[in-house]
Amino acid sequence: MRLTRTDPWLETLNPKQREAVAHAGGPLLVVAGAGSGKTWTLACRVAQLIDRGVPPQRILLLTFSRRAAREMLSRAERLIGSDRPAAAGRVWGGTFHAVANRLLRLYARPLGLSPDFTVLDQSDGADLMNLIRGDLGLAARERRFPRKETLASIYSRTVNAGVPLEGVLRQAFPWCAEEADGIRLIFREYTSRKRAQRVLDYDDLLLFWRALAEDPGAGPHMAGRFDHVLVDEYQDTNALQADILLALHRTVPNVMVVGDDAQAIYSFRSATVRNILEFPERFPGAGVVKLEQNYRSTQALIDATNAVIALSPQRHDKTLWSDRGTGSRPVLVTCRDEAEQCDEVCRRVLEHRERGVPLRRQAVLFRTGHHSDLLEVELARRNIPFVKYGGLKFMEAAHVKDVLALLRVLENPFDEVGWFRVLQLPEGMGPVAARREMAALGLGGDPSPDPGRTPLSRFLEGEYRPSAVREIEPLRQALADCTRDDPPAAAQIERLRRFLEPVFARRYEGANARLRDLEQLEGLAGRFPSRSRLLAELALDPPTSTSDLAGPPLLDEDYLILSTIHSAKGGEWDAVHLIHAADGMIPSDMATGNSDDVEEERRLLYVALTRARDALYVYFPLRYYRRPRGLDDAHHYAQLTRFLPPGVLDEFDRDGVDPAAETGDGPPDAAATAAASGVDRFLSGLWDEEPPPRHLAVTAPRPADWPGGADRDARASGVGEGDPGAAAGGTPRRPPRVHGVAPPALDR
DNA sequence: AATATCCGTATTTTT
DNA sequence: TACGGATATT
Repeated sequence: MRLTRTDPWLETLNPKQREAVAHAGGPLLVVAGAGSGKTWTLACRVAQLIDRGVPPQRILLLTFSRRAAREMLSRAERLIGSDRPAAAGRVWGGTFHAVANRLLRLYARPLGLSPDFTVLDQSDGADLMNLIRGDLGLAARERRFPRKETLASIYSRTVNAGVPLEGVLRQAFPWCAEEADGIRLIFREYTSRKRAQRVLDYDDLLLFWRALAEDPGAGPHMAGRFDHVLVDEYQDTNALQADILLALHRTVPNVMVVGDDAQAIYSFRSATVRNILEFPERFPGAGVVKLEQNYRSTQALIDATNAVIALSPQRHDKTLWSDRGTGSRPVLVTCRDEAEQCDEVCRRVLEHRERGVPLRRQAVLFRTGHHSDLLEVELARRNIPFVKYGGLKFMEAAHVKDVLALLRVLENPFDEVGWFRVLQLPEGMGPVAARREMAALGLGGDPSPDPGRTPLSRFLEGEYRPSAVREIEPLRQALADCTRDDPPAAAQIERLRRFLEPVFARRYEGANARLRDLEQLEGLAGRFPSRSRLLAELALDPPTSTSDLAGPPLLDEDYLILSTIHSAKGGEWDAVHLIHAADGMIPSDMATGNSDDVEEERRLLYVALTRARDALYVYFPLRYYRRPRGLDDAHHYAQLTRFLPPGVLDEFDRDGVDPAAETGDGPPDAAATAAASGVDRFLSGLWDEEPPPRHLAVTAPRPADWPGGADRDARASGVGEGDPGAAAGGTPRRPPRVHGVAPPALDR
């Protein structure tokens, strides 16, 4: 391809980037180191293609999240000449799953699918497994059978890695190997029920897309829609996704993938770096471009991150460098404990803000969602606004599932998981009654093929009504109202909410907070043209941040970013604060089983550290006031993460307390703490009934006016479960504003 | 058969 | 700690 314009932005590219952007045709692998302008390069590539006359709808851009696609396309949009307004909006962009969802509805017929299929998310899939496990009588036996979540992940791993069940069990779930027969039985039934119910789970979306792509008739037709396929974050794709790409490539010569094997962090989802490493063999004639200049970070930070990844035994064949200047070295901040870690983070965050770095240009990163719990309380106390990405369990909350089940049953009357939940909403209806009712509605076995008589219509006609169950009638009316005249999704939620009000009041504590979550959902629904689009969207691109739910107004404000490392992928911030850099946190002690897992944790740390542009702080609390594993010790000393050994630490400045002084002879307060815990242990030894307190009082006192004071209610709000800082109603966990707006009140 | 209560255990990351 | 599973109670 020839560059057709000499737009100024072309000159912003370095020779390697330009090579990638201008690549003439055929497969291309771009190995893009952290911060090497990958997103920018992809955006330029898209813009360049459109400028050259490729119709935007003939470009397929596959990313790891919808957010990433949006980001890239909006950048491309700004590059494209103004004579083509909104051209980038017509690019096919999204995750593999979201694109599959779209394509499969177009090509449902040749695949033998119903175009109206609904999508089962991971926990729905697990619920279906559970339903089947009950039906097959595998639940109540002597030996314990794998839990539904385990079943779901065994299944998913088998499918995505393309490895036979036996192998998966042996490698990843050895403790379930004896149950292989039962598992096989469940999987068989699981598959046939999904088909009968017209539902697809995440894995099905990929499986059917692959089947479509490999189909001699429909495959080329589907692939023929596209002239270019671009894949971002290719290191985090799995075997199934590679197959899809390969099949597309039979028809589409122009396949470009971008990735970095040093940033592979999704092997738990069966992703494999082999996709990148073997790309040149699997796509013969592929060009390879390596982007090694880092535009993000200062050299001092790059020296540190290079040192971290250099210890990886795998070969990462890149040397990153920067011309942004030396900058200041990263800082390892040793803290006495978690509380001090919170103080240190807050202090440094505010310091940077004073120096002109707004909160939103700063991020606090951590390994798992709950690692930020204490910090969230402290931020709230100090009136520092924040938004949290990842770890949000909005979709997992029981009350949210309740409404979604209702919507799903309306959308797809054959959805067994949905019905099972819906039918247990009325008072007096439990699992047994629900199963009986489902049988009466024609669910569970082969659903009736007669389109005029769905389980929904049968239910609405009221063939069967257990007289003892009073609330079945309100349920029927609510569902009926939602089918009459096909009201918009938001109106349906409003109607369902009225039905759910007494149900929630009876079932949940903090029912009002949960009802307010439904109002949030109602607001969200208003942005979608149909119920089916809303459901697909929620399944494929669930709200990932507290702000996703709150809507646009918040975006004008300044707020600190809190994020899991996984959710931070692709992001960059002027100042990055990584907390809990202790062994057991990173690497997570759940991932220290085999060396592959540990290596992935190392890359995870690498990803976290490489998000920083100018300033990087790594915080390490010496002492944790919680029981590590059922031991009676009220605190224990942590080790610095094994990924920052002395050689690597040479690249860091040090701050905070002196670890030797803390753990050794110790200053008075450490001694006092140790003594206190010793006394507690002694006392508890005397009566031996009450275990010693789990926490010595280290958490910041919680102001009475902050909703987190009502602990139980905060938990019951469902959002950010168990998190005292959680505001009601799914709104961002936002502390009272600096300017004095009161926090949302939680009902008691 | 449903609901209340108690106990043990697993405990991450996301489409 | 919070959830699932098991047991006790209505």
